Amino acid sequence: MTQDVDLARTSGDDTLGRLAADRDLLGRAGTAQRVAEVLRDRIAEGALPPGTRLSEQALGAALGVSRNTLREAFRTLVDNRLVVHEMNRGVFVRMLDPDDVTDIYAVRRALEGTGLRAVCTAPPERIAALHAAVAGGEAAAELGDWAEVGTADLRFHRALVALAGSPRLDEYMTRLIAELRLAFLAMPSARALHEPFLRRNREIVDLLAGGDFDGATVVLDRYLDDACEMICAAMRMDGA
Amino acid sequence: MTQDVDLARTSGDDTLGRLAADRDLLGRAGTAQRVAEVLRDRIAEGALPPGTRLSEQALGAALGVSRNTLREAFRTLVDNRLVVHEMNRGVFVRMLDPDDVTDIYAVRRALEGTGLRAVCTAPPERIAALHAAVAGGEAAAELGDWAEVGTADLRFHRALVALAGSPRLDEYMTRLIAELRLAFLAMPSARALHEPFLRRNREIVDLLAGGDFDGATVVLDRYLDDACEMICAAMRMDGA
DNA sequence: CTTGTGGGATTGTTCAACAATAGCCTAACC
DNA sequence: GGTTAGGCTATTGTTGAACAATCCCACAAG
Repeated sequence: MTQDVDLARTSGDDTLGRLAADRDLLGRAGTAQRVAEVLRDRIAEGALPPGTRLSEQALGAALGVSRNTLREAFRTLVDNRLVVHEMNRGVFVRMLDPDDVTDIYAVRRALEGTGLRAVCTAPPERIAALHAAVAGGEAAAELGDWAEVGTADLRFHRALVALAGSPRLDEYMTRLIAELRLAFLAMPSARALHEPFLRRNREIVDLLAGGDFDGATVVLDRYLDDACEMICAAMRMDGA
Repeated sequence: MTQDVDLARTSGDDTLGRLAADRDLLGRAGTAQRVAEVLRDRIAEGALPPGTRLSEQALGAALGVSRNTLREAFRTLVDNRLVVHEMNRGVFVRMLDPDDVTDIYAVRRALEGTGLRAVCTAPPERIAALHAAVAGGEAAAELGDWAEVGTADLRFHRALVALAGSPRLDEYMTRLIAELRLAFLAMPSARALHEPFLRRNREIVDLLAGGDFDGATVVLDRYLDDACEMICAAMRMDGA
């Protein structure tokens, strides 16, 4: 039935490479890592709001894992800054203050600015991803799907960083966005949060397409300043 | 004997703030965290060279901690990219390849460039730290203490990033340097690694003092390009 | 209103156990 | 000869229970 061929030699296509990429998607992850991912998702979607105490006993029972495994998962979440660990008190979903948000946006300026400066050396498919993200956001806005507008916005800015072609910068950005979601949760509506910035993203890609890098940088910096200020204002409102 | 005053109200000086800063220095760390720090140090100094397998039983016995605690420490080291975890095989001290080094230096360009651009808004004591690090490196070179030249060099570049005033960028840089030490271990001599760059650091601070930011950026980029190429060349030599 | 003082719950850490897996060795086989 | 199959051993993955240390809270005393 099956042909007796040597897979490693005959693959003119990149079958092996693609298989290897799938490896980590399936089973290949330990329990602790999967628990960390579940908690990451639940925190991001607001099911575990900032300030929530993550009881080892309760969570362990709910997820069906032992306390030791759970504690391993906590370690990675602490390193991701999604939870804080207070000695002999437990771990809590992180609560961001305006200083945190300000610093996060300072890092975004550094990361996204680096991507922007690398646009002239970036491969065309990365530029295309930029345009696709903006178009996706506009289409979602047309439909009134403001949650999708938000993810498209973040996809755009992640694609901006990806222009630099650095795996580590990409990971910084991914983690930064996960952290930023903690602040988004404090915002009243997804529409008010993302709609004002649709136009800015369009402006940036258009300026880039026209070769006006300095203009794009100015718009990007204004975007980040305004977004930061908007979130900080909402946080001060909410806290008082 | 003691005056009966309310500490919280009467502190014209910032006694409370300084006390709070001391809190984390004292005992306030769990076993796992301390174990992670010990392993970090041993890896940085080369006592646990890249590729070394970190046996849970052997390390646990040596450090006098249980396997569970050790595994918690491993998680943070994995997140710091100092070790790699292979499922059902164990954790190994990370081995960097030239691609890793290239990416690390790409991130350094982004981080240190960000600091450099922020020099005009940085407080004077941060500028002073810059000059102090360069002077310290030159003094150590005078004495032939090449290890100290190396730490002064890293102190200078960390101070460069600190100009941006961002805690997160500072932490990125700290972790990046810890990772970079894995590559330094492959270099034959500390002198060959650091001596050529003493002059560049001096150039950078002098150009900055003169207000020539673009010139400083050029020298910095050349520094990073050359250092990266030097290390990659040594790695290719060593690997073959 | 502040200062002890229990009691109860939770975390910090260890230990022992078992299942699952990787690595190695041997033997059989074409 | 080289390759494949099977089995053994050491190590990791994960769990459960145990105990000490610590924090929180309620309550009493000054």
